[in-house]
Amino acid sequence: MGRSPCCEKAHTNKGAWTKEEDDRLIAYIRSHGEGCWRSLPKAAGLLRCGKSCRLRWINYLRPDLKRGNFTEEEDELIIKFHSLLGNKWSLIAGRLPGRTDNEIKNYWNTHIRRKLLNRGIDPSTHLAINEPPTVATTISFSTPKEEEKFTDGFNTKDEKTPVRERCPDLNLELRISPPYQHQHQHQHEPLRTGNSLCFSCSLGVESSKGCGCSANGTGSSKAGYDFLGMKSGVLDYRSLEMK
DNA sequence: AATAAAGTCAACCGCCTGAAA
DNA sequence: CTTTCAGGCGGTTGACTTTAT
Repeated sequence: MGRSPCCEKAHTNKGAWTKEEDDRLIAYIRSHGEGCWRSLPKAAGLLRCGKSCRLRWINYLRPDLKRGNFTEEEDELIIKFHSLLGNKWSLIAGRLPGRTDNEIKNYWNTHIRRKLLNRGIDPSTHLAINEPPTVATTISFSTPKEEEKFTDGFNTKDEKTPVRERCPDLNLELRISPPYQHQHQHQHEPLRTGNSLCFSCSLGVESSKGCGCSANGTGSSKAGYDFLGMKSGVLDYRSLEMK
């Protein structure tokens, strides 16, 4: 038994928004603020689903949107964040002021994918296309409860990914595959199940010295690992939990 | 000039999550 | 504890535009 629809579809408009609808939505949100999307259409005199209103506002009408072409700088940022976060478009959008998740998602699929392919990089793994897939270094901040899902060392739901290792202070669902050149080093080492680095260590943050992750010891990536080229401008990972 | 193919992007759909009842 | 619901997210669709033939 599925959920009831979010609104009465028989009496709602679909498709492209008209100027008048936009104006009504803008006027309503200006005077009442965002939120309560379900009741908003009726209150604003719109024959639209609440979800549709929310999407229209967030992706198109919000006053702080940048619009226009992406800069080369933004391109590179998106690539870096995608390699960090995967298809977490809302998280990526949160790091690019004035850009929306939908916009970035579209841009990724239409421009950046091709750009990476032209560079010989697989857009989904960020590895060189003609290289065989290698075991990715996993950075994990999952809770103990989540940890139980990974009983046999691999995520049973998705493709095989290495066993996760827990870092006590953070709870970020991030898995990171380092660039190809760094993985070479791993290949010459015995495979360790503790092939996981906490986010701090991966970034070379000093305060992570006390961390028990594999970077402290023989960790192959620890010293000069310029994580995705972001070492110089260290990412504030705490702010990744956003909104 | 006409048509097909490819590219772009706004909008929709269905699922997930967390809060409230 | 279970159910319901709103909000949010990522994947996908399809209308429209641009480019190639």
